[in-house]
Amino acid sequence: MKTIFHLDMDAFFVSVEELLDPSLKGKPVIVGGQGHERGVVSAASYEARKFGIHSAMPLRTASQLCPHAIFLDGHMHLYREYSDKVEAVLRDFSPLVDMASIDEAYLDMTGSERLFGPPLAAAHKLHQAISRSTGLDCSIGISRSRLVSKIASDQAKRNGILWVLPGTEANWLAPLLVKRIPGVGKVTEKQLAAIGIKRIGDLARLDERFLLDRFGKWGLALAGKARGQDAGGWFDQEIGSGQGPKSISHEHTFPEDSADPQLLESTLIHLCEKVMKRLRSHALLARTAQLKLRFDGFETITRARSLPEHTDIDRDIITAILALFRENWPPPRKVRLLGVHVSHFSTTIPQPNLLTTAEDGKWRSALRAADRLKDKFGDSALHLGGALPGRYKDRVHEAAPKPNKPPSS
DNA sequence: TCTGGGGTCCTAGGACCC
DNA sequence: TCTGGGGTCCTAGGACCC
Repeated sequence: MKTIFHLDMDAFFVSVEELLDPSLKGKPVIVGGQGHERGVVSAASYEARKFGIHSAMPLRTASQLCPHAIFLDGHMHLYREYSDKVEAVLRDFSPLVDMASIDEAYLDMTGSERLFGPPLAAAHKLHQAISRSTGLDCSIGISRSRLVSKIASDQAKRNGILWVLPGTEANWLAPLLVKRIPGVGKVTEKQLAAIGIKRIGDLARLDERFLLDRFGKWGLALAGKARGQDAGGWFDQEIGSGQGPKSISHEHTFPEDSADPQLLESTLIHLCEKVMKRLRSHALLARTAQLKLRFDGFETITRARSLPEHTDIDRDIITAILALFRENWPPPRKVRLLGVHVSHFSTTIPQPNLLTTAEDGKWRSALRAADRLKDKFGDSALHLGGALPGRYKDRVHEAAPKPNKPPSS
């Protein structure tokens, strides 16, 4: 039988900000941007939550609900540092750790009793170790499954520990609302409500056939989850079997919608460079490039293209992304957001062939040198040769007045 | 209220192949 | 001609999570 811990940092971003500036403690603090900006709340202090503010809420809404709240842009690199500290502590307790996000993790603590004692004692030690190392509060859920531990850590908030004893899972889950189940969001919640299912217990009583017919594969997983099992998809994977990323992306929402081709294309190039730098830092190559376009009015499209070979060279992705953009942007339609996304990774550089040029090797070493400089002096420190926005200028002007070309078939 | 950014997984249709 | 049955790859979109 397994013993799974789920550890979740309490109000993580806000708590790190409070370490930096203790005068923030006890005040309504919102991390994510300024109250008048486009954007949403990343994290809200418990004080701010009393005003009905929660993450994912538009900043402008938050500032109306609580005009005297303190709005902070946040320090992402610092949160990452603290996240690394948390991970280091976790690895002292178990070799099987999955960082599920920047502020939460699963630990497989099976068989750790000789080292740390029974689950509650071990959790207490872990809690103290996190506090000592970071000065931050966290909550810990314990059970036989990832799913129940995750829900338990949520119920344990804040700064608490909760152990759901083996065999009591279904009973413990039964009175909770279905939206406590990770994966059940607004849409599924509404669909379930429409057939009279409000609580996890209601869900557990349903016939599996019925759920399969009604919700497909997801319905079957739901039936298992209602009973506390790690059924289906991500939850089924062994802790510690974590692999590299499956996709890497960057996107940017403009402060104001724009139809300026030069601004749009240079933004795309910059996004491509950031994506490819991260790709190389993982020693990966990608084969599919995807453009994301969000227009005024929030209508959003994605357009993808797979390349003949895997690549880690900026030029290849920039070429594909700009082509997709020119085929799919109907000027003068205003653009709200641009995104660049790469996927279908490989770890090996393709053999030289008809498609690769002698240039590729030079590009590759030049890009690696550039990456090191960017690490040292910042992202905007330099742009390399062909990736320089200026070089694309002529074609920007060329492309600008043209009407939208349909995708070539 | 006017909606970020970085991810994962799933579905579904069409192309293409045997 | 009134229409197979898989299997896989590609693309687009959407739900969901933090």
